[in-house]
Amino acid sequence: MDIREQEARNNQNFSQEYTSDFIREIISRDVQEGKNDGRVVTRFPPEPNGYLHIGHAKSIVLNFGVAEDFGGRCHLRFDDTNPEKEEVEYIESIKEDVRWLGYDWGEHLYYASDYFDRLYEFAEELIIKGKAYVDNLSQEQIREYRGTLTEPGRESPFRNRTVEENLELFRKMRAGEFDEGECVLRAKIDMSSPNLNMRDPTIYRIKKVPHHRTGDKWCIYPMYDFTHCLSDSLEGITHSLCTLEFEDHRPLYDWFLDQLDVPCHPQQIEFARLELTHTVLSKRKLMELVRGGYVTGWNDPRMPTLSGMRRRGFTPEAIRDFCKRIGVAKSKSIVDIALLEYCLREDLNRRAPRSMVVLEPLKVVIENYPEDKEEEVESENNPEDPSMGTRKLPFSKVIYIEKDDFRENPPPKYYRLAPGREVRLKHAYYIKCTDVIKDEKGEVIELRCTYDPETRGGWSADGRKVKGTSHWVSARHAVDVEVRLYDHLFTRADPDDIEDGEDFKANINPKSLKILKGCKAEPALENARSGEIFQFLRQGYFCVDSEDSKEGAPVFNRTVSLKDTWAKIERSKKKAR
RNA sequence: UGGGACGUAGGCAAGUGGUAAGCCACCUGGUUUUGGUCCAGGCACUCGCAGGUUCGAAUCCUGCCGUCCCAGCCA
Repeated sequence: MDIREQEARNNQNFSQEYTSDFIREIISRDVQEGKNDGRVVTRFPPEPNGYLHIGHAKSIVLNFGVAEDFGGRCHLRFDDTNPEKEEVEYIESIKEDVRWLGYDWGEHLYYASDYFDRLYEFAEELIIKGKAYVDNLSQEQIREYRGTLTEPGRESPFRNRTVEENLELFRKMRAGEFDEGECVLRAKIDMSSPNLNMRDPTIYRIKKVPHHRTGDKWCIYPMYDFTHCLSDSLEGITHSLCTLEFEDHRPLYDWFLDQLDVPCHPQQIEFARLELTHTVLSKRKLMELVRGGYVTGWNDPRMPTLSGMRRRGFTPEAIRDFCKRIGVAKSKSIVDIALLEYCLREDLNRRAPRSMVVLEPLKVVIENYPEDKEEEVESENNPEDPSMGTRKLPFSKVIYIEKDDFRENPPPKYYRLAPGREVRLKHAYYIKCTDVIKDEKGEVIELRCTYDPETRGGWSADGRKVKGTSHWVSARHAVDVEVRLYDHLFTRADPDDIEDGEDFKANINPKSLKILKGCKAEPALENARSGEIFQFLRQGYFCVDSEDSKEGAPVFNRTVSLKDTWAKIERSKKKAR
C-alpha cells in the first residue's frame, strides 16, 4: 500500500469518527467522495499586525484540529500584504502563541509575501486575459463610481484600455514610475453587481513603503482578496476556513481562481467568530485599552490575549478544551465567559498542587499551646491525585487565619469560627474561639483560641463533628507574598451596552485588579518558580507572575477563583433583603 | 425599497420528516478534613411568528418578523 492509499484509508476512519460540526461534515463528505484525492490541508492565516487572542485560538484549534482529525496538515501563513501595518515583532509572538497552544506547523511556515513574484505574474495573466485594468481614477472617484448598496456603480472611463496599454502601465506601476494613489490595478468584473465586492475590486495599489520581508523590492502590493485565494491555491489548501464577514468575498475568491491558471481551487467555508461576555476581542478596542493605560500592556493578565492569558495562568489544555466545547457554527454567538472559567478550573483541579495562603490575615493565639513548641503536620498535595504526595507544614502557638473565616455575629448558615465555636484547622487541630480582641475602632484584630490536643491531624476520636474547616499559616514560619486578584475586565456581559454619549470604556470594571500585600503563605512558596501553578486552598488557582516576581519574592496572579457557594448564599441573602 | 447570512432554554449547541442530545449557568439533595472536587436529580408540552403539505413537521412549502455583515488603494 503506498502512502497515498494509506492516507486515504486513515481519512476514511477519521471521517467516520469526526462529524461534530458542519465544517467537519463537509470535509468528511469531500474525503469520502475522493475530492482532492482525500487530502485535507488547512491554514491559519494571521496578519502580523497585532497579538493573538482567544478568538484566534478558536480558529487555530479549528484549523489545526481539522487537519489532525483527517490526517492532513495545517499551514501557518502570515498574511503580510500591507507593510504599513505589519511588523516583525508580531510574527515572533504569533508563532510563540500557536506553539504554546500546542500546535506544530512543521515545515509549513509561509508568508504571502513569499508569493509576490507569482502574484505579480498572475496579475499580468489577468491583464492579458482582458480581466484587469489600470485605473487612474482617484480614491474618491472610485468610491463615487462604485455606487451604493442600492444603486449600481458606473464604469470607469479607463476601464476599456487595451491589453497592451494596461500591461505597460502596470509595469510602470511596478517600476515605481507613478506616485502613490495615482493609479491602481482593478479586476474587470461587473460594476452593477449587487455584491459590492464584485464591482471591479482593486487588486494592486502603490505603496512606496519597505516591507519587513521583501525590503525595497516592491512598491506595489496586492490586496487581500487577490492574495488570499491564490496563496491558498499555491499551497494546495483544500479547505480555507474563515469568519462570516468574508461570506460576501467568496464569489470573488472563486472568480480569481476561475479566471487564472492555478494549481487547485480550494473551498472557502465561513464560520462565526468567537465573542465572549465581559471582555472585548476587537483589535481596535484592545489597542485602546493598552494605549489608554487601562491595562498595563498586551500581556496584562486581564487581557483576552493569549500572552495575557498565559501570564494569568491559563493552560493551553484548558483553552483547547474550551474551543472544542463551544462548537463551530454559522450563527453569531456570544459565549459565556463562565464556560472558559469552568474549563480552566477543571484542568487546574487535576494538576495544581494545594497550598495554604492567608490572603487577609487575622492573628490567632492558641492559649493552651506551649509558647516555644513547634511541630509539623502532614498535608496532602492534591486530593485528586495521591501520586502528588504529601508535605509537612509547621504549626505553632500563633497562626493566621482568613479574616473572612471569623464573624463575631455569625449569620445563619455560617459555619466558620465565631465566639465559642469550634472549627478545624485543615490537617492540624480543632480550635475553639474563647476571646475576641479589638482595636480602639472596634475592629477585630486578634482572636484567642484553645486547641484540642486530641484532634491532631484534624480528627476527633470522640466522633465530634465540626462543620467548618479553615486554612491557616504558622505566623513564625509564614512568608509574606504579594497576591493579585483579577476579575472580569468589564462589569457588563456586553461592554457595548452603554448609555448615550458613552463608549465601551464606561463599562470597564474598576475592580478588575485588587492587589494584596502582606499575604501570609506557607514557607515553601517563598521559592516558587515563575509560571508555577497552585491551588490556594479554599481560594482559587494562582500562578507565579512571570514579570514582577523576584527571587525569593514571588508575586501571585489569581488565575481563577474556586467556586464559592458561601459567597453565593450571602449574595442571594443580600439581594433578598 | 440591493446583496449575503443567521434565528432551537439565560449562554453555547446537536438535530437532516418519526415525536427536542450534550455542555455552561441556575436550582434540589447526597458525599466531603477545601462551603472545592465528586455523585444523584431538576431545568424547552416546544424549536422567531403565521399559514400550508403530511398519519406525523424544529426538519418540506409559502408569507411575514427580527438580528448581523457589505459601499478600504485594511485583513
